[in-house]
Amino acid sequence: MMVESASETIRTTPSNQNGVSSLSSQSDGGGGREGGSNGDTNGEISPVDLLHLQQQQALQAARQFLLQQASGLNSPGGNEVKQSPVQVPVSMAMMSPQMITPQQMQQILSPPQLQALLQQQQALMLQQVNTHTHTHIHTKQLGSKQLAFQQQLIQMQQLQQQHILNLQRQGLVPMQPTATMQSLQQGTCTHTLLPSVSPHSHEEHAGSHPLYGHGECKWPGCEALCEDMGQFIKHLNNEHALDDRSTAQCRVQMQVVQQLEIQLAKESERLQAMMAHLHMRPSEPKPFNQPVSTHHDAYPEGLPHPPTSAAAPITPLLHSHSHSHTHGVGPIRRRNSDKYCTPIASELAQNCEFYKNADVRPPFTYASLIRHAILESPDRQLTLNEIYNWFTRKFAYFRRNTATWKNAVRHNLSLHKCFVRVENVKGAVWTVDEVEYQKRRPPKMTGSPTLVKNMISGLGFGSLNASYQAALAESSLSLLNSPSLLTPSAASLNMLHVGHDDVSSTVEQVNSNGSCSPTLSPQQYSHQVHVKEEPTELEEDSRPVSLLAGVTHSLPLPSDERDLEEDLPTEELE
DNA sequence: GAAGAAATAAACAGAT
DNA sequence: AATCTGTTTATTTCTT
Repeated sequence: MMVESASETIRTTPSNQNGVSSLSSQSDGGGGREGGSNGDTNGEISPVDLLHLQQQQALQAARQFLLQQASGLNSPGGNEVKQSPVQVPVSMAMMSPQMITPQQMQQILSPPQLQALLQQQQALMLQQVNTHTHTHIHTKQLGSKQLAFQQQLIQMQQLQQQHILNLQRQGLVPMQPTATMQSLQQGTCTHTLLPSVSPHSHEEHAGSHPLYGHGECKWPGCEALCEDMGQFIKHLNNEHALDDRSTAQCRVQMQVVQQLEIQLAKESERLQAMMAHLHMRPSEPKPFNQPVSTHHDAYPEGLPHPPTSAAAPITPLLHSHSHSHTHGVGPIRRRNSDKYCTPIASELAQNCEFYKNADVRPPFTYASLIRHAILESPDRQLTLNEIYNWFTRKFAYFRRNTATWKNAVRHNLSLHKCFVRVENVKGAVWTVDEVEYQKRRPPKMTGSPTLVKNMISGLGFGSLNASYQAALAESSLSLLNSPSLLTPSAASLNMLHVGHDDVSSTVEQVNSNGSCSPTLSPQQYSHQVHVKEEPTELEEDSRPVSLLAGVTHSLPLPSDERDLEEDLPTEELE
């Protein structure tokens, strides 16, 4: 519980005593309901032959699909099936050897691919149905192939649904309760495909048409050559008029789009995880309108002072944990479980712009903020006034209530042993004694049974991982300013810290090596260093101090951090 | 409910 | 004298 990072993930409780709307984890939270069952395989009629047929078809379809994916979605491939995007002729499917079971295929294909495959088969079904029998078609009348197809469809749909549900459970895929699931459910019954959607009007624009390009009709699977727009319009009206086929194709296309969106979300997620893993700047803050919502995090619920419109448009992607800062103006006590442990650098890096513009109380303790400010400075030392400036520069929130928070800053500087005042030639500056700072942090990271349990069970892996990443980001960011490096071995030691002693000793060593301790850059100052007695001296910690510093060093700096640092007017009074 | 941590408030002193 | 800086104490609120 008290894993620092883990505790951050819990920062959900609004300490919202003043009745000010707090930032709490907003409703959304991915509260998706999962349709529990994906339906049952109604495959009672599955003789071996049928099964084989299905598998072969699936395999072939998968191949086709993958090929098609490789060559681009638009390339139609099959000529004979010009009405639909289907490119899986039954004959071909029959020819291929059976090498893949549906289950294997499920593993091979991503859900979107499966879905697209499904859709292709559905469309094929439709096409066959439409061409061979004009109207009233009952399933019973279908030939064995079609029966098999239908079973295949159902089976694959179920697989697909399972996939999506799984993804949703894992939070990998945004809940699209309406669109996706609906379409899937509808898709489950091929009959419903036919007349349901009322298709859109093709808008015929004069100059260009989205369905017309390079002299071809871009209707899925069509590719009819049209010399000019007029001819194309004619073709469009003739060949792609409002009928069942067009409707079905349109539906298919809709689903393709939906699946691609899901796929995009997934791939974004993956990219993010990759970058996080590599300790690069997460790509999260990109202006993704729809929160890809992996994060169950909080979106600021009520910005009491709506971040002056254009000023603060960026939603904080409070990664991996939700804060519900209390926030508002005036004296507000906010209490975070994060204490010192906030991966502040990471969070700040990601939401820098947000905090700069939105009048939202940052979910960090004063101590961590001060430390960050100091460590971020070129010399890792700041005067009180510079600290003030950092606060006001970085946080819109601190542009108000100056009396309150400035007092708090001073209070914290004095109170905490980790802040060391150093008399400089031109006054006094504040530095951070990282060792002390680390000492203050609750060590639970290491020995916490719950943590271990989580790690083992993997249940808490998501949050743990996220917080770990955040911690990594923080520590590595801090280190960016440090001229010294941590050896990877030391880093890994820290990372894995196996016990309090080990960890703390590691930290101590590192720091005493003169490397990491930002405490003293023995430069111009050093006259009197007031030693303070930390009021709350606790467990020595085990917080990963500076993980992977070496690695991080080779990586580009977070731009905004850098920017901020550089455009930092050293002495601007407020 | 107790302990601890953090925020807040305020008194006070020394320096500028 | 006023303000800034720094220290300290007390209280409140919140988390664990």
